[in-house]
Amino acid sequence: MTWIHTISDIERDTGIAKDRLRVWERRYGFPEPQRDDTDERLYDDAQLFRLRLIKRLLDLGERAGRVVPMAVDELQRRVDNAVRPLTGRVLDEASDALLNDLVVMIKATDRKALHGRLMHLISERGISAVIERVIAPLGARVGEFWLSGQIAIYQEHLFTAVIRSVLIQAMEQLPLQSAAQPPLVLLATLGNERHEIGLLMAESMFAQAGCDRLSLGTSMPLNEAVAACLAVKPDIFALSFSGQNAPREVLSQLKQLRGMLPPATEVWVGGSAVALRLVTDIAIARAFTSASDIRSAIDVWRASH
Amino acid sequence: MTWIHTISDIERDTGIAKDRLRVWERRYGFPEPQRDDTDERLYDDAQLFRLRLIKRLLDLGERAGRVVPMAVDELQRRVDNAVRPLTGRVLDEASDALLNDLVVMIKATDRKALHGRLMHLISERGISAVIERVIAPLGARVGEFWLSGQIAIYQEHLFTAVIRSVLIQAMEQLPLQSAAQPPLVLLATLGNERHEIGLLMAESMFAQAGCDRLSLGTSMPLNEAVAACLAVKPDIFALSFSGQNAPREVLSQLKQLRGMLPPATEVWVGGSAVALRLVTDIAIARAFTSASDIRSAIDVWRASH
DNA sequence: AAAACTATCTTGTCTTAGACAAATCTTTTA
DNA sequence: TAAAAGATTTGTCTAAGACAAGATAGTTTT
Repeated sequence: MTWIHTISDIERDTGIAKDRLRVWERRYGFPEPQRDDTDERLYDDAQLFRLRLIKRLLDLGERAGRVVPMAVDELQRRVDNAVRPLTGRVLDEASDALLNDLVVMIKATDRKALHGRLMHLISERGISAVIERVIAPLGARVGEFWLSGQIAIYQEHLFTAVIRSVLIQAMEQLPLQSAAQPPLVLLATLGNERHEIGLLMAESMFAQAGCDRLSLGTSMPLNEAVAACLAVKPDIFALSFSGQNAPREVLSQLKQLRGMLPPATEVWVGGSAVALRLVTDIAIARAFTSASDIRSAIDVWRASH
Repeated sequence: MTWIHTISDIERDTGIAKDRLRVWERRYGFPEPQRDDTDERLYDDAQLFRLRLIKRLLDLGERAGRVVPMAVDELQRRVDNAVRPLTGRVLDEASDALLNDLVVMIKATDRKALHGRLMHLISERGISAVIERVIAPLGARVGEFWLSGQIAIYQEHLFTAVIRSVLIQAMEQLPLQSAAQPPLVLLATLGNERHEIGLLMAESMFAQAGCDRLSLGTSMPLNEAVAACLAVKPDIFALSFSGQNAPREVLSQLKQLRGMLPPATEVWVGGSAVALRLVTDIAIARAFTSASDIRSAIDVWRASH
């Protein structure tokens, strides 16, 4: 089935504003949608797909004039090149087979099997090992499958729902005495970052390290995040970014944030390596590319307080 | 401190699209913002506040031509009148005092006290009584205080974070054997409904009734919600709406939903009474205005399956 | 009276093309 | 090599007009 989309649909699905779509059409000749009987734009699936690729490359720092007129296969090639070095970490055969199993469950929307398998893995290997070697790479695969259209949005939502449930349950099962020690960690995602899984993984790691924690949830406006942080006065403000964020945007937000927070509050960020490559200045924020680093960083923090 | 806002700020803060703001200015003479040196609109705080009131009345079903030109105090009066009969249920003195206590904690951003007090109440009175007599009315008060500017957005976020943590903890503490029985309930909020508390309260009630449940989280696009529902095949699809939704919009979404789901899947909706007044047709959805009704409805469901 | 149909009005969103500032890239100068 | 200056790119704002879907009011029928 092929669908037809209005300019509002495209704005919602790609995050590209209507004005921007019109000006691209005027300047670069793409997208050039059909018109209905009252001259309103009607986009097709191919245009939507191409616009998704374009948006992805723009978020990675390319410029509109370069990528908007580009052919689909060229766009696809560039996206693959940009993503490969991040997703394609070398995995042993067993891990790879496990991930494939889990992806099959997601595609079959078999939430019970997924939930059961993950809980079993956690009881076997511990929460932090499962986060690092299973849930995080699984999340990356799901993200890629979603981009390439092999997984529907609702399947990603279900995946998120299952992971949320698994991690919350696992956190509650941790030894009780470890639930309220310093440092106090405030967690959030900024802007229109809706990816909850990264946040939950981070929260789980802090929980396992016995930290007192409070999650503000996803999509906090920057101003509000700062206000909340000033009110709660946490020792650490932990932020999660997914690969969908434009690296420049991330860096700019972090700089603003750092300027508005008291120096005593440390800013820790985790998530997709794409966005975090730019965060090289320790004075702005401490970047984590691996979940297990959080554990040792907490130990260091405790030793120095 | 008084602030100045661009048209984009206003769009973000009120949810009124730029085009709509411009056409109101053209047609009704409000808002008539200052201009900067390049003729771009600059709105002030008073205009923002008035626009918030206008948006609220529009969501309640008023028409733009009537309310946009209205003076602030008139707008305020109408909003109060519309909201009073819903919030102002008669409360005994003790309950009122308790709520006041809790509101004070929120205003002081004393999350520990709030968390502790609520957990204590739950262990004393049980989860469903606390939801119905404390958390639900507290949520309504917080919403009203937010509208009138007495509570900042970040305080509302913190409130949500605390409630989330409390309810999840309370759910985990329920007897284990009651965690996986039919009916299977799928939960979500539709559209851009971001209010998580209603969803959590509903989930808690289902949890307490021993239902197998899966929450998709907030802000599911209608199409995706339907797709998820067809994949999971729940017995009940439970939706939560806050008072911020336009009643007409709610009804229209429910009708669409009902048409796309198999008849075997029941649709249950809960939340602000404003939105649910319109849902009188049982064939479309079963509306809940009180949390405790869920419990007995589940009993009825079980008896008939 | 209640229900059904029609006509008028309301209102949000789309359209056009032009303008400009902030950000980024390129070149020149110190 | 680094900083300053200049050129380009690019997103977002502006205007007024058009139109369709929705809401209201008026008319006719049951």
